[in-house]
Amino acid sequence: MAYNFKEIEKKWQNKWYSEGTFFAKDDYTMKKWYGLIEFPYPSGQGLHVGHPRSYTALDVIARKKRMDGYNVLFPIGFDAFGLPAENYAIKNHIHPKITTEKNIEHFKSQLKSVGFSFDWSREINTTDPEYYKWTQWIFIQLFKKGLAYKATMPINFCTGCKVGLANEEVVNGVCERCGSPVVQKEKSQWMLKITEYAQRLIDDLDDLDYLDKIKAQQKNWIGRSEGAEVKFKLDGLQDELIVYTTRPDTLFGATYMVIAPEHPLINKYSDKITNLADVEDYKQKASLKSDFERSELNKEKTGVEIKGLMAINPVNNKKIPIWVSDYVLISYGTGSIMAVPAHDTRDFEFAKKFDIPMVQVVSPKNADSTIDISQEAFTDVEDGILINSDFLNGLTVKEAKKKIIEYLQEKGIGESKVNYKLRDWVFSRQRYWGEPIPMVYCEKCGWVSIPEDELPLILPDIKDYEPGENGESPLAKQEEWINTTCPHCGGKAKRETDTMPQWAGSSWYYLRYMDPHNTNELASKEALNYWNQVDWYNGGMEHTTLHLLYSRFWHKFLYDIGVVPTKEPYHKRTSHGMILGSNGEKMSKSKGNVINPDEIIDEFGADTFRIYEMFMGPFDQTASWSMESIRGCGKFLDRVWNLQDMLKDGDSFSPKFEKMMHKAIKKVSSDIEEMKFNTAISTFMSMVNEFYREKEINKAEFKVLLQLLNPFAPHITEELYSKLSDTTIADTPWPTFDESKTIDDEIEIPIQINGKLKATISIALNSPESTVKDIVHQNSVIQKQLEGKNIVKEIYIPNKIYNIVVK
RNA sequence: GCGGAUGUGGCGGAACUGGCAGACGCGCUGGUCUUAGGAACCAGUGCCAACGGCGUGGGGGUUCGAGUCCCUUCAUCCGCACCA
Repeated sequence: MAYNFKEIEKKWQNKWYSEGTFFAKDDYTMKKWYGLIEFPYPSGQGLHVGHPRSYTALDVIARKKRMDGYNVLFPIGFDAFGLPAENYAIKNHIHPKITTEKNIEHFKSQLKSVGFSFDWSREINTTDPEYYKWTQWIFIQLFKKGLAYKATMPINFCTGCKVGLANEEVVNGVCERCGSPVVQKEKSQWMLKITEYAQRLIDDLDDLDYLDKIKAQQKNWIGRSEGAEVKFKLDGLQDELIVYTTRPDTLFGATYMVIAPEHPLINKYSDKITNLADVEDYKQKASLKSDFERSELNKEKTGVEIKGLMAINPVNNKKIPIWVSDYVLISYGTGSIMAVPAHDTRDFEFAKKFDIPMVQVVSPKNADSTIDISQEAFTDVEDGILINSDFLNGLTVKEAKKKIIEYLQEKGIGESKVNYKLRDWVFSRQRYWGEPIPMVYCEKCGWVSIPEDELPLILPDIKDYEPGENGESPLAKQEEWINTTCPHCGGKAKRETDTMPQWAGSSWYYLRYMDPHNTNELASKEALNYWNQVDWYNGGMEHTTLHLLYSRFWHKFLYDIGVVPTKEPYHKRTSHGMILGSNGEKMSKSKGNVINPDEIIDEFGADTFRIYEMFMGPFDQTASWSMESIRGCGKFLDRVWNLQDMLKDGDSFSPKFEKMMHKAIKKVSSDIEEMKFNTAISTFMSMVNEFYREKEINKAEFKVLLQLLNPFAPHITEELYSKLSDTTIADTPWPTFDESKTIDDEIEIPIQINGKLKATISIALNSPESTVKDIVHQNSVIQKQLEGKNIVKEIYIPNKIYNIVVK
């Protein structure tokens, strides 16, 4: 008989939400645990089945932690600024504030229907002025410390809509909406100096409990490399071209230089360049390409030789040509490189295409591995010996790097240099629906931050969401808002009209949860000291580079100015896999494979939905939705429900189930901590199967089963438990196990002959080897197998396996 | 091109430091009960020329023993800023 989940789930949810069952306590003497999920963007489509995967996982852990006696903070909020609301407003002339409010209400009711144990009293919303007041406050602190600055950076500009576009909105070089070509347009923008924290962002990973793959991705993104800057004199000029290279050892093999199309050298010496038209033409073409496009063009190298200018290789004084090509990026290193085609794949391809000579300067140490430099670049660093390199000849690559840097430093033509791939954070958006940047520009004083007591700087209500001229923010049209006075000199000044990116609000939200209603500070010292650090943060892999890095950067900054007591925001970081449609493809409206959580809950109930999301596969891997499998989870809960019919009295485990119970407590406890939710659930299923086999279960066993299952399926378990006890499961301590009762005293071990399984025998745990040997040799199957064969060796791994090697 | 991952029955997946491959679930087959079943319960279910043999993407290797370790190769997914 199926249980009435609709009635039961509603009943318990009403109780939880009206009584504040899961509110974190303000008792700062208790041991605490802070679990965090990435707060959702409240999109118009409502909750995606992917959200509850992460939320249920941490809900399971949070519920267990409460039973373990922790004061648990498990908060929720909404990251509500962003593009879709704004684009919707442009199309339908509805204020983003209204749609955002509506979407949040929808999300809230959906989240509540899944029965998450969030602390709803601490709900935050990044678009709330009381919240973004502090986002703006942090920006001002960054500005005061010189970490926010203005720089000219290109934006994607749609030539049709005359709007700045996000990378996402540029598809194949054209505007996603109108199909017009997108060009790069220079614009003065606010930048945040995250690069100043690059080394700390790498070093401090060591003390964190992040998944290794997450640490690897962060490190790779920051991309520290050690190399050298080398100065190349320009032939006949007093000027020089500085390059960054990680392979200074190959300096003798540098046969040409390449500069980025945006490199200032071109303008500076335009009068010397004899093919200026060609160069300018190339530059123009490159500017039409988005970053994305430029990176796509990996098949075919393009470039133009800059005629009239030559560089001089400082170690051998040879004149080498200078090329311009977009495979060199102005944003990395010095925007120019020395090209060593014999030992770099990209340089090789380029040289090959334009028929530029190559000089091999490294040869394989291992004489067997012959290398043909005319076929491919030799890039192996480990196995290389320098040749054709004067005083470096005979050295290994490693030795040569050291020696050449010493030489360069001595001669004043270069120095060792650490470089990072990481670039400063472009913080301006030419958009309406974001936090206003609290800055004004005064002709006399330059950029000045607004006084902190004037925060929040409220985003003005507007009617026209269309962007301003030339890709300006819609705010640029708000004359009365823009014109203000300078906080410094009192003279005329203009407000910044760009807004902050969506990353801003999400860079510090975990701090606000600690003390969400504080009007004096972003959070009180007491709250910050007590909640300290997020103990466990789960989110998607797609946020492990940008969001995670940005918020670590802000946190470190806040630590530096004495606002927070910890160097790092998140102690532990895990990630969940995506949920795909049943066809194995990403869920999307156009593919028609979207699963609506409301419909699933309506048909199967929240508990079944939760169990299924946790059972569908390993938590950290992608999984495809399956309607058939979710039915099986519903069936499992029906079987749990029907266990009541077999209920017997008993205040302690009966002997036949005692071992199973202790093992289950152990297994489920560790599985939850390790996020192996799918195997925890399979343990429950096996237990239930066992009770059915014996057609009985006593009260003690049933209670423990319900307690263990409660974090996964909180409604049905509370309902069943309420029939056995006056307390709720949420108020009971997590069950404990006795290690000695998880060990079997009789075990089965396999017997192999030459590594092939032939039989299994049953022995007492820890039997002496001689006893086991006797039992093995008495086994009839084994005797038969051994007939006429010579035993070479017998291997016994205690309590594991017995293997006989024969000839 | 770079970075991160993943390949195990018809399907989703399990297997602690190398030690009985396929737990658990879906599906399928048979049975019980039933007016009926897309319900419930019970049993079976990796493959094959089945007393035996073969099996964890392919090919090598290490080992008494490999899904697990090493080399090599193929395929798929995700992210990206050609990172010198």
